[in-house]
Amino acid sequence: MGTLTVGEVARESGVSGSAVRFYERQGLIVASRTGGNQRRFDTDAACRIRVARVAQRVGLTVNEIRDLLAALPPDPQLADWQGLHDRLTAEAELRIRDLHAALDDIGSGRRLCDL
Amino acid sequence: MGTLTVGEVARESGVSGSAVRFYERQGLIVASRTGGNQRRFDTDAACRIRVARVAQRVGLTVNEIRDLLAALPPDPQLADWQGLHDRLTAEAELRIRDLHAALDDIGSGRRLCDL
DNA sequence: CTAGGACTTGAACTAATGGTGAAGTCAATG
DNA sequence: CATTGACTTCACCATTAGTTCAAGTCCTAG
Repeated sequence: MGTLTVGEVARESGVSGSAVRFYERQGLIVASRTGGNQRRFDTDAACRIRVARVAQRVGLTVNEIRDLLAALPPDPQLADWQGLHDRLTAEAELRIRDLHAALDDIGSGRRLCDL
Repeated sequence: MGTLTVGEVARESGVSGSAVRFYERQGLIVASRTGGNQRRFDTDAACRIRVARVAQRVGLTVNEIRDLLAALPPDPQLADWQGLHDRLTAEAELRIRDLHAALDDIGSGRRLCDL
């Protein structure tokens, strides 16, 4: 049973209302509906959005974040959040390795562009 | 005096002909023109494109790469390429630092989302 | 000199990304 | 019961990095 409106989730998560609706369309969060067709969210919605924002900083797209959050059961336990944390950490470290590889290629740039 | 055609630069740099024209429009490379209005490139054009591709892997946009390459004089010397290399390295390291900062925020995620 | 592959332009198109805005509807308060 | 703020949908926007197309022109090998 969701109790939070779009505006409440927006305030709690620090994104705009249109972003909250966008994230629901994209499947990052789930809403139930009132008789008047308004969205109502569970309390973990804001948390999911906060995780999503961090994931965006790591470089994940909204689509990838949807897949990431899909692994999260309804009413997630500590271990579930921990698993997410681990996956995000792995992603960030992967991207760091990619950047280091690019650095190596830059380092060998004299071979690419010797005069 | 440029001597390379679009197709030749494309082959040497490993991008498509339309991409070569795109990069010229964006100011990443410069072309002279034949009497018949065809582009002719200097030999460093392919090199600039290779640098641009690495810069894209680092996460720079084409616009940012244009600015980066704008610092390169015509007929660049080793020190000029070295300067580019240093700037690209700094950019990559900056992005790595951003990722580490994101990792730190993930690490404190229990505070963001505690149950 | 001529055939045909490589080249020219500009605009339209693609496809993903991450939303925003306008016009209209709902709901809770005074 | 009316107002006002929050909500609804769906179309649209802006950016990024090119690709594609048509109709025509150039250039080089034979």
